[in-house]
Amino acid sequence: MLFARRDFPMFSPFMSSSDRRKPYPFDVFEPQWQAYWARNATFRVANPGEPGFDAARPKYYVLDMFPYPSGAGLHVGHPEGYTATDIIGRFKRMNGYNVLHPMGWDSFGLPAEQYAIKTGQHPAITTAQNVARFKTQLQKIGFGYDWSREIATSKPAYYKWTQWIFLKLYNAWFNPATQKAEPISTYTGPDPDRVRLAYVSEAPVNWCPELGTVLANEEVIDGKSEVGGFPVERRPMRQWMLRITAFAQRLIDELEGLDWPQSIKLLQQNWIGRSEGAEVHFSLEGSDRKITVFTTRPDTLFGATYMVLAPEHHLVDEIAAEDQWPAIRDYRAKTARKSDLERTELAKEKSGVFTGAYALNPVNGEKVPIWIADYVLLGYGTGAIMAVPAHDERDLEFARKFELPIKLVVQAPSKTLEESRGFCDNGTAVNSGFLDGLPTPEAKARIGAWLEERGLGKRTVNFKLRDWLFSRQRYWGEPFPIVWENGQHRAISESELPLTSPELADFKPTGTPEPPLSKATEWVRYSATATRELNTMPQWAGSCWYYLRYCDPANADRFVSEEAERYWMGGGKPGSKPGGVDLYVGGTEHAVLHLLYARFWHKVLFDLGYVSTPEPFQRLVNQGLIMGEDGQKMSKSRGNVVNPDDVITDYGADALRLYEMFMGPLEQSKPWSMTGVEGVSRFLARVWRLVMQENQASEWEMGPLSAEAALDKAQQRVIHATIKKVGEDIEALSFNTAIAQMMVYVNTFTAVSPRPVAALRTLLIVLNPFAPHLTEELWARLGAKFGGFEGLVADQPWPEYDPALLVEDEVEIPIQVNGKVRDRIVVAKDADKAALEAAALASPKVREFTGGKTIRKIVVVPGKLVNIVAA
RNA sequence: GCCGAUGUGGCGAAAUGGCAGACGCACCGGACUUAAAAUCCGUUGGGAUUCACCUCCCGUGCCGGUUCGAGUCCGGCCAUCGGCACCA
Repeated sequence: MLFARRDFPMFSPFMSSSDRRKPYPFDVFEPQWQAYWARNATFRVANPGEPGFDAARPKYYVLDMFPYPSGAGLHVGHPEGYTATDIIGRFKRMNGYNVLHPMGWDSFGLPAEQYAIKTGQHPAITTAQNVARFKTQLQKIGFGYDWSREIATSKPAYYKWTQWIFLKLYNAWFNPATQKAEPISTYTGPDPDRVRLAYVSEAPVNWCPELGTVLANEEVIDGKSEVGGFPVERRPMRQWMLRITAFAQRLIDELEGLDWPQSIKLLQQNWIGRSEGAEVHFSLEGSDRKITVFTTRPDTLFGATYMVLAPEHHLVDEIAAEDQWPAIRDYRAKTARKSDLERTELAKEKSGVFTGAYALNPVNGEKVPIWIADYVLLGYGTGAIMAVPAHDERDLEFARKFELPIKLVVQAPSKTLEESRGFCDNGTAVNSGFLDGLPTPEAKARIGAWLEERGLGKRTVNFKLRDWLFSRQRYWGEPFPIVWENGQHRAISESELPLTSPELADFKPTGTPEPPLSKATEWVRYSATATRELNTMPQWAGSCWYYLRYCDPANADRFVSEEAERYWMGGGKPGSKPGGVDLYVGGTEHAVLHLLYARFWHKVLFDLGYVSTPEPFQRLVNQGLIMGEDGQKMSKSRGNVVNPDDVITDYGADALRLYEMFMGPLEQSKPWSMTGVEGVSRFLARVWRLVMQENQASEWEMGPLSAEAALDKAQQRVIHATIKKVGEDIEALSFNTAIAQMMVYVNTFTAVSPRPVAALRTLLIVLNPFAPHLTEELWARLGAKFGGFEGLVADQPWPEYDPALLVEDEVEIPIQVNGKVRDRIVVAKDADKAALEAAALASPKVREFTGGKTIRKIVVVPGKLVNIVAA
């Protein structure tokens, strides 16, 4: 290993005098170590079957949410999660794991394209520039990524497989009998196009005129686009959809086994929005048509006094009375014109129009009027409701406004019937015929059975989740591997992949629903009779499976080899954990977007036998937001954005890393503080000066060190307590307390001269995952003079601690009287109860407080405290 | 409205039900220096009392409970932040 030393940075250029102001010469050695790691591919990890692969080691897959390479460059929020995973990755490496820790670029999609439009350059060029910039920035922080696995979703070699997965979706259906995705060939029904997981639908979609594209429900927030915050309106368009709703139940059920934050699980659960209830058929007066409604409260059927259809409901055309048509037409037009934003803003005031038609309540034959109102949504349930104004807030509001009858059918516990008006919880059925006297849950069961027996309805489950609108009218995205002929779509063959985007000088959105790809007249024509699909896939497509590609990024024959997938994703071992990425760190903003979409795709691939685990991400951790120094969210307009490059220039990469971790718990949001950065920078300088000192010529030279110095008990205790605590804290992702412990360590040995080399050695190892540059530099310098510093710190095994050295011979025990500390005594660490009790009672101060009182009880916790209860 | 998270010094924060405030920032004092910066050492939750380094009282958003003992557990509120929001 010695011959390799020549290669080490410490032997290259000297510091110039202008560097003397730096607390330690990080600006010299940090870039040198980064170059060293890159040159030697230090963090490269071999796949099974490759040279250098060590099958004896366990695997650990630690993943970051890869960034959009936007024009703005990195901000300090990125390195927070990235530093956490880097520490874990380096730590696991030192503990003998094969660590997969990759990085790549989510380089397709709106942000990249908008930046390109803004700067007037082709997105391929701006994306390449942005990627180069992001990569430089990340490398300046010294992350131990295996850069040989770098991927970019916008590269044909990558998106070939995104398109390939789309074809798998297109050629699959969800078999309700098996509750699994299966090849479309197992479908025996009449029209396969009606059950494909990727299908075309003509439906009202979220159209954003400003962005010139449609958006998924998940991308619309408060009626505005998630990107840019532009208004979104509904308009019917022909679009590609993915049948994520088929997996709704499994997406809920299979959350259970995941080690995810409870809040994210709930967010997904609520977004999927399962609700149990019943469908009830109402027959129409004077017609043989039926209206089917969905309700979660079939037990209130006797209280249904009117019905409401969504304004767009197709039955309206058939049932509306002649004289009501003008009003209905008018109301429908008004509803259609409203954007989602207006519709939610006006949510307070109920509106609607009577259709002139009546339905018959199946339970008692009563005539109930049928209205239309925009508070009933076409897309949920059946687009029709039975209104029970007595026990539903919205129905009550509506009934009051339009003076519709209100019939009380549920009595609230310990209230009169009249007081039960507007009561929406569980109570007792009244005025409900054969349901009278039943508590709500039993009434629900009874009426459900009753309806089913008579064919008047059935118990059913509904989800809020909608199918995923999967096409975008953009240039910078994956083209669909689909062609159209005679109004019919069909897949192109896998051998034609990747289907690359056409070269386009003008790639801007057309401003109409016509996608920009329509401008590529040559490309569009597939054959004499067939044309290509013009839409592109959304941003999320590439990020739905990138974690799989990292396992085998250069594979030209398969999206990931079976062997690599099984090894890194870790499934298939009976009795083991469910498998998947071992640790995934990222922000909460993807709770119902990327994280839901990726789970969906993964399940499809799992069902079809392409991956070995049902879930992609075993353990998920959300890092908190980093706020500006003013406590506000960082934003350009507020001028409180911190650029990591500046921090590195002034304090170094190690200080940036350390501060990001020392700020507070990873999951919490917290404000940035430059004086805080200075604090950790001072700490790192103290570590530097444990080894180095400045001579008269202001040059750094080795300080007084001793290889022989014996460590006293207190020093040994600090060393071993630190090994223990830092190791445990890293596992628990409590990086801030790990750093605090290392500060204690450094404070202890700052006071010691000459410095015991053994203590320095251990410190460099435990500090290495946090401050890799500084520790490698000092390690190399110590290695030039002392033994035991061979190779890289990063390659050292994590030290073991000796529990025997952790315990003190004597401990100070607080003595409480009635729960208040009155004295402290020093006793042997293993003093037993009797000895402690005697010592406590002997204390003069204790006597002072117990004098004249009766001692009722003495609580003794050996090694902890004594509490005397006196009265 | 519903769901979730969070409330501890001047600030970021620590505390298996067992000495509240580790560690860092800031502040103040001391050493070194012609001086400053840097560095090193030390004080710092609030209040009362004292010549004092002694001693006492109060203190983890608020109210109550469990316990020998509560920042931590239980019940009820309040505030801030985040998500969902006419989902029948």
